[in-house]
Amino acid sequence: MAGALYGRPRRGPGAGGRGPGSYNRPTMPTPAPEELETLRHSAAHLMAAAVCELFPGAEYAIGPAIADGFYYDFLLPGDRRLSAEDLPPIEARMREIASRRPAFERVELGREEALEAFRRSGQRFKVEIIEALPADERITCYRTGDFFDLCRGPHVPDAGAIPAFRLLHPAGAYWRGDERRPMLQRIYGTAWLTAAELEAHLQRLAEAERRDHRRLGRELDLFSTGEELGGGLILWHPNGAMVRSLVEDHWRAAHQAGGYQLVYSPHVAREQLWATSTHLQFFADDMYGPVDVDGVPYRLKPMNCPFHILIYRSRMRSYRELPLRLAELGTVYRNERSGVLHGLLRVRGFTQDDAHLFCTPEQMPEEVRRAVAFSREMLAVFGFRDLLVELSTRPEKAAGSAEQWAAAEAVLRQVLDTEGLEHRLDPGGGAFYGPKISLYVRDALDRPWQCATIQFDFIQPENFQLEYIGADGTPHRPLMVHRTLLGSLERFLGVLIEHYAGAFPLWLAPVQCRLITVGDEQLPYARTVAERLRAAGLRVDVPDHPGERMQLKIRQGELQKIPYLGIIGQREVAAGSVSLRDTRTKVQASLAVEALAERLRVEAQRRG
RNA sequence: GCCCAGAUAGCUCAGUGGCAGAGCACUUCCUUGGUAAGGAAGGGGUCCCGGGUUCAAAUCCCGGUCUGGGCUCCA
Repeated sequence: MAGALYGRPRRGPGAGGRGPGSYNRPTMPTPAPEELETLRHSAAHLMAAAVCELFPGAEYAIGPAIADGFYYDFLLPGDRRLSAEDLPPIEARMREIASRRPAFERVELGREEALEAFRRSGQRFKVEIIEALPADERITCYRTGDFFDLCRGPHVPDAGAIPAFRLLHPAGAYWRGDERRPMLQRIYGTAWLTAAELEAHLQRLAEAERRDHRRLGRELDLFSTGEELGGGLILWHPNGAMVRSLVEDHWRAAHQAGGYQLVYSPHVAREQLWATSTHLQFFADDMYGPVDVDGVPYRLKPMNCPFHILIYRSRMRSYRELPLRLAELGTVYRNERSGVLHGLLRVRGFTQDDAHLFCTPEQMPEEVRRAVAFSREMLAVFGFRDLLVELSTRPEKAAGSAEQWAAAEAVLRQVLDTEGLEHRLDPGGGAFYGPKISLYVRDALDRPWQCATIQFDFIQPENFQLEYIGADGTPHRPLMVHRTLLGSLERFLGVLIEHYAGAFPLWLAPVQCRLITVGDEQLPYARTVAERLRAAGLRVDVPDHPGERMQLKIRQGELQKIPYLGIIGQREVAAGSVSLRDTRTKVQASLAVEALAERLRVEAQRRG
């Protein structure tokens, strides 16, 4: 049960409620400087002013500055919905208003006065906001031309002082984020101090689009999804399966070297097991319905922990065999709501790189420290060294005693100190069964992604009555920690694809070197070179469609982001060499076959 | 789940009541070429699925599925 967050994309720390795409595509967590924030908030006002002019009677809700931009939520007359075509006229009206340079005029009102003003203009959301403010709070409003809004400020001097902005896209958003309340029309925009910065930001958005793992997944023939298959399910094609299996091979080897024992567990289990683990009680909405097996209900597994617990409990355990570390690449199924599915990043069937640590209380600090250090090593292999760390503490509703929580949180804090990791607090963000550490990687575009979580669990050892016999000969209850390093393989591969923009480092490339002949006569030689390289453990292919021109094959190799292309013509056959083209640097070099094999073999060893 | 948008050849997309299209890809033939697209011909369609309106539906209407942008949920 713990570890339910495994495999789910989460906002990066500090990215809460951020701009476009913040949920699945978290943006930079660093707060915008105040100047930009003011500018963006003023741009939101300007947009609201334009919307109110174009849609008389529009009600406006909230319009904050967010990372990289701003938004404003509206309820339009006649419950009008917005589509992308509505944006250009709104943006045009904004520019028109801005050209008149109306000032942002600050107005202070008494509470009753303000309530009266917004009641009169039919702004029920503003009335609700004011009613929720403390009675003694001074109410400030800003007037911009005809647009009057409740607002703390500050603002730029006038609406002409917003140098560069662009509306991006409309979206639906519930009032106060509550799905029982009205659905409002949100418009996202971005605003910057200079046109150059705006342009750079739009370039970044285009770059993120270019790196979209769904696009690259199709272009590089890595994986597919589809209507016939069903939402949230992934088919791994040979290229993607190769990358995944390389990641898995590394993962298994590292775990075996790191004192873990690998296990396997089935995809379904009797419903009664999920009752014991209390998943049926607390996680039922995410689980698929029962399957009848000889009159007994079974369920697809949403998590691996009950299985690992059964392995632990399969016989009497002595303190001498603790800590016990059981690890599995375990495929789980969760009934994610259709609207949240997203490529590889949010799916219904995924493989967690899961492990459960069972240990004595005395062993716990060292176990957690090892897990954190192990996570860092694992992520560094993929080039992720700059991590964001978050410590999630006791929520309001929590199982376990206050002492248990305090002790566990102290252990986590101590470990972060020992490891020299600066962290950010996520107060009340722990699961109800225990606190956790989350590690976020930052990808090539500096976007944070939650990968590793290390999470205490106070209740499963109770649910399953786990025991070990201590040195004193009496039974004790072990402590249990869930941990994952990559999150889920699906999501991690999605992150890797975007991080590398599809150009995998040599050790992960599905094809490491393609041998391209200038004419068909060189094919036999090319095949012997391929065999030599394969003998060195390299993944090599030789396209042999007769009559295909070298230029075309080079282009295809470039588009497929194959790291090395080896060109072979008469000269190379005569010299026993290969003309090597590095598709990343475009550098060309002529190498003897043995030198080529050695060079690629050495590079393919490199990680991180 | 909710709001909005979309679904037409393997891919990217045009077509908006009246003969189903383009580029790329694919097949065949010609071309044997030295570092990012040689030429020609050809094949390829349940216009997402189901229902309705109409003389006639890819096109209009209703329902569903999937996809995308958001929101929400996230033990």
